[in-house]
Amino acid sequence: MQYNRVLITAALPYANGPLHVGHLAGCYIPSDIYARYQRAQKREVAFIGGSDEHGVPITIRAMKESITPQEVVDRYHTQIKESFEQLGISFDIYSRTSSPVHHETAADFFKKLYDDGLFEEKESEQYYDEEKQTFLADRYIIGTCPICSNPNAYGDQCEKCGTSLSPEQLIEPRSALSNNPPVKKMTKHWYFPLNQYEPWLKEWVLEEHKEWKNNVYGQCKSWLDSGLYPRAMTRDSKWGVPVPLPGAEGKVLYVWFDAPIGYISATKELTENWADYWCKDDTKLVHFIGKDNIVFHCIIFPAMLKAHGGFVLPDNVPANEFLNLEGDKVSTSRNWAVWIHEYLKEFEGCEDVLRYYLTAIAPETKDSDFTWKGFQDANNSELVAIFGNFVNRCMVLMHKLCGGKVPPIHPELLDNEDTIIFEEIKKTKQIVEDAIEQYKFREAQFAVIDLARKGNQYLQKREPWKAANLLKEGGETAINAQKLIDNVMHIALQLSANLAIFINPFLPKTAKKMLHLFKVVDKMLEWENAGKEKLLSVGYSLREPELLFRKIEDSEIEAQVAKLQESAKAYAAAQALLNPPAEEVVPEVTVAPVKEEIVFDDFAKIDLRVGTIVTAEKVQKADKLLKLSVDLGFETRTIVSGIALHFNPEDIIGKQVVVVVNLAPRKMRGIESQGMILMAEDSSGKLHFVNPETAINTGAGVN
RNA sequence: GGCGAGGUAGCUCAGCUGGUUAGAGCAUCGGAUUCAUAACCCGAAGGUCGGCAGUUCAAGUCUGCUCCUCGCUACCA
Repeated sequence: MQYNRVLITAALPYANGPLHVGHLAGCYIPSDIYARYQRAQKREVAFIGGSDEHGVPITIRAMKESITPQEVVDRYHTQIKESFEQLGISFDIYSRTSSPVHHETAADFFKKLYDDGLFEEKESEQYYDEEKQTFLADRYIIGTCPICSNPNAYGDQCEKCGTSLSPEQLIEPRSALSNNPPVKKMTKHWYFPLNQYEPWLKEWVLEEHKEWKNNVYGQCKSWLDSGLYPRAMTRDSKWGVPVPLPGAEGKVLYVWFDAPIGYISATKELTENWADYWCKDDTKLVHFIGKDNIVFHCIIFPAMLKAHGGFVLPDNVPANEFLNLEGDKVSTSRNWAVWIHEYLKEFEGCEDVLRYYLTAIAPETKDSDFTWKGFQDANNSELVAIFGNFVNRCMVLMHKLCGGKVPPIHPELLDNEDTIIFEEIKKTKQIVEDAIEQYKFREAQFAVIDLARKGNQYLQKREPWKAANLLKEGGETAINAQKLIDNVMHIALQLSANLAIFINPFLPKTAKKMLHLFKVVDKMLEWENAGKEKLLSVGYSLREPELLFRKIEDSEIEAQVAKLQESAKAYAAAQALLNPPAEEVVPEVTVAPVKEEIVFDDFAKIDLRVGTIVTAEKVQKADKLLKLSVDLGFETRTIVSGIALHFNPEDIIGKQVVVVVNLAPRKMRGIESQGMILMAEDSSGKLHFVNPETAINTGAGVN
């Protein structure tokens, strides 16, 4: 397939905090390298970015800080955008999902699918905060963890013990917004029938895109093999793109529905020819993302595009793995991060150094680790010592030995050593091209540094500074010595000029500085010039040497490490205040508020019986479920119960329990549960059976 | 729990369809040199390829089990 234009997207950063090194390494640096390379190739490129500004976390932050969600996103959008600019991330447009164009585009997209009759409407019960009048995502219900008693566990997971939870399990659940206990409320949503696209996706991803990266292909396969299900594409919230339907007040598009459409809206804002990029088959669409986004970009968004019709689909989705920091996961809440806006201040002029190091350790095939020592080493012994030093040596020697001008070349004196250098340049061009086209940026950048290393070796072998000693002797010897020097320096300078072209996608500011030294224009950086032997004209005078990179001192690194340790300490201290050590805690026994009054008839509807557990076994593929058969006297029923974390199956056989026998059956992990066992939960979250004081006949009623 | 990706020298990574003494770069140590930002250049040392079994004449490379890390994801009185 011959592509005529390249559409590059980088995941929309969430405008709920500043950028850190993980974001950059994951998708912004690789996408920028790719975009710059494609532009150097003179291909038509649109490099799209923007802030993702919807979603619940932003509304929560706004509520906590008593400002509007718009103020939250304005703050971070501006900061993020500035960081990108300073780092030289060359978006053709950096937009945002709160823009009117985006709202319109996303709403139209939804409306089209709706009009085509694609959505399924379903009602379900969701947690609701009555005071704040808003539905609560699991994450925003807080309570005490039933496993480890952490009083600040979230409704989806306890961060202290790592157990995944549901809001139902939390002891004394409360809303993160108001601290009131949440209630359940019915709500209606629109579901996208992902399942209908399963056969097509299987063909498109698994058959037609076997070349995708292992991690990407593997995860898609895993999703597709386990079957796709309809997915809700709307949420109850006031912040977001309103659902464009009558009677849908208070409902917005699900952020994962609206965010990828943001790529389209941003392109619309960039150019009125946006449809060339999004709708013509000869566009190569590439999504740069982190591994946490794979299914959205490889399954859900393509299915949406397919359902809508008329759009190109991604040619590749080179997702990176994650970047850790000094051996630990990057964490915003723990302040364990290298924040870009801080880096830019503290290492002014070293923007390219960060780009370099993050590419050198890019998590292309597995998670990698950012260490300040590694950062310093990469700068001092690769950028400074190899690349910067080579360019500097060339410039200094040229000024000392060639009068500040590009010396002529004397072909009669060229030997194998010289031609090898030109071959190396051409080889490097090929390696860099191939590697970038295959999204192997680490390898590509390495090849560039390696070429500079070859330059150093070349100078070392030729030792023009020694030939300079012969100049004093005069006569034939001096003439020959000068010719030799001319050749060496000519070649070394042409090599330097080539290095500028090669390094440009990776370190654009460095390439610019080199152009300045050589007194040439940007045009030289076009990729077709790479590999050329005559980039700098003979006799042309070049500027005085200037260093491309400065050394980074131990003290600077120590300061950064100390700063990280400070924030770790501060976090530990804050946690200690929040969660005093368990033994000192006297569990405060509070009682759940009494529920709404009911009449006797309501109670009488519930049919309770005493039963005896006859068998119990763990349910396959489930942590918390036990499959029980319970003898109720009149029949034996299968009941699935979420108590596996509290009881061993063999210990509860023969136990008497109280069962709700007229509860509608419900399937759990494929097994139909025909009733519910009453359990009492103590203040530590432990479950206890409710049963008769002494064993009685099974089937006995309970009133 | 299921699935996916990954576990190769101190660090960051290569190792294709199994085949001689497992490769780079950085860090370390030694040498040489001074044009260069105590930079470059040359050389050395450094790995039972997560563990255990198995297939094979031969396994880092294939199979099974197992441990660890990260990600996705399910059920929930």
